[in-house]
Amino acid sequence: MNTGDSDIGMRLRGAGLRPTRQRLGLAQLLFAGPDRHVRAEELSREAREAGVRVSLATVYNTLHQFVDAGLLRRVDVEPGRACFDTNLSRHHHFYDTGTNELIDFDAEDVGITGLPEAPGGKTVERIDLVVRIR
Amino acid sequence: MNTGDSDIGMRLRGAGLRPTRQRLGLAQLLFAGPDRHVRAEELSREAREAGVRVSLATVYNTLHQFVDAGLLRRVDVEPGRACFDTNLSRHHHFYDTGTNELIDFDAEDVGITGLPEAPGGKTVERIDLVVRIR
DNA sequence: TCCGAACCTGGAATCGGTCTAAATTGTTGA
DNA sequence: TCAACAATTTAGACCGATTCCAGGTTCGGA
Repeated sequence: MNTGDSDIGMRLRGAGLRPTRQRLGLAQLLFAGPDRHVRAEELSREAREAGVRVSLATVYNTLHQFVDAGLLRRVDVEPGRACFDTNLSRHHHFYDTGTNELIDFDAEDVGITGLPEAPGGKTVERIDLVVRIR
Repeated sequence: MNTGDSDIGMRLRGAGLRPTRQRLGLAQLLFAGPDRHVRAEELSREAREAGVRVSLATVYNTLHQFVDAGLLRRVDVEPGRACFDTNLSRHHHFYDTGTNELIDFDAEDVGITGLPEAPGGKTVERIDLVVRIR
């Protein structure tokens, strides 16, 4: 039934993060299951319900550390609050402006042509496509 | 030297908005010149510097009314704060993750293929493309 | 086992933004 | 013209999301 605590432990160590009780608990909630989108408040509540004692400040810290470590991707579409996405594959999003729901779709089949060059000799980090639906 | 107060006055009236001193002043700052991106705090400061007396609450109200009236477009790429864009033509954005700067580029030349259908029979409202550069 | 660094914590503080209730201003019909 | 009423503006309180801080806890190596 275990989804690989030690795997996550290894990934955390690799990123220079100690596999603490709090981080392992949050990682379990985030990664044991299908890909998901989650906000800090929500994860905090889930942790409480799952009996993982962790402060809200730590939830925020951990989410940011996971993003920096490449375990999580941050999505900014909703004004005023951040959403974290466990899907690390190349993908884009549908954003339902009525329900504020995010839905992933694979980027492999998507072709984008005619993009101008990045100005000022900058390099392209990533291309985010958000399809707003209603 | 006047860039068309009465034009704006007409557009406001058309949208059911009275052309008040505050709204005309803010419209002048927004539309007299090339297209621009602006945030509420920034516009509030500009108004103060230009001698247009207007409260921060009114700046927020006015920006939202202008968006509803189709005079402005709202852009959400930066976490936790809204940006307003006077460019109403079909276009997308470069987003410089180092400087938080937004740069427009025309959408006419851009082609996007292979998009899946909107889930749940929803209709596509708009497609936002953000090219993150560094 | 011991120690220093990394970590976690509650609570205060901050930030962008919204709400409220009262004062002001624009518009209109007599 | 002007009273009357609705739309608008305002200061300041309030809000949710997030970050900061200072002190206590835990981890991991020597």
